[in-house]
Amino acid sequence: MASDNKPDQTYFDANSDLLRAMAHPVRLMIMDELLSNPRCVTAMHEILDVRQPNISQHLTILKNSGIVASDRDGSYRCYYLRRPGLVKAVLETLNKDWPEAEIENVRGKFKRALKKRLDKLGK
Amino acid sequence: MASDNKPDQTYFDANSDLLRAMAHPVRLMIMDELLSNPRCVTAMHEILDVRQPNISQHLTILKNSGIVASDRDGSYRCYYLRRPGLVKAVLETLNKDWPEAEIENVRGKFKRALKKRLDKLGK
DNA sequence: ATTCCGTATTCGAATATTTGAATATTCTAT
DNA sequence: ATAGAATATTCAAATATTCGAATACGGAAT
Repeated sequence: MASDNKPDQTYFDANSDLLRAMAHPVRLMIMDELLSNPRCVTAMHEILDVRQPNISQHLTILKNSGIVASDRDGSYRCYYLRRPGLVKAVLETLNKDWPEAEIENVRGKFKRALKKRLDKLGK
Repeated sequence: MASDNKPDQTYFDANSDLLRAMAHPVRLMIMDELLSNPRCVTAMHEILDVRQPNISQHLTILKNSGIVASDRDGSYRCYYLRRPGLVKAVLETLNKDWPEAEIENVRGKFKRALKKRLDKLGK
């Protein structure tokens, strides 16, 4: 057989590419946020307190690994998870190592930042 | 409150550290192998076809992130998963993206390498 | 004590990742 | 067409990762 070459290479390489794309604090925050709602870049920029170009850079990485995709929404670009099941499964597995309180704390911080953003937009 | 500082930093940083430790083809192979059996370094070196010092280097990374631990077994050092549940959950999630055949192919290759090793040891 | 076998560490070079700053691009509305 | 807002890209510097080669370490048997 000619094609018996390196089947595993593909398999483990692809999986490690996927994990590597997820393995960054900011990208984890992005995925965590997208798990509950699609979001535009500016919203993530403000909610997560990370500079806009950097958010875009991380989104590009997530996009290139097939984790997110985006649609235009007026003058915004709305990002969403392309494989929510996969992301949810991985994040929930990681969550098992943490007390509920810590996670709530994080989500709470994001929620407050979001509220602040919405208030600002409302005016 | 004084401790409201950066609770999330800890949370996302720790999770990204964990994912980063898993996000390498060789380390995925190691974890996949350890999921079925504890193994010593030389066995992994031969089964996975990776140089021994490199195996040790990757094992150190996995050890430092709390994913594996080891016990002495005669003159061997036997590594095993410290959080098999976590590893199993993550690897199985990744597996969902792949056809059964591909995975069997990989496992088959390892099994043949193991058999070769056992034969050699038997003589 | 020496030798051998299994394992770990160190070091350096190559490569990859991350980020800010500056700058483009692309809509939308005027 | 121009302005302004939202998003993307480029570049460079700092940092981190990876891996081979060489070497060191540790236990067991001679």
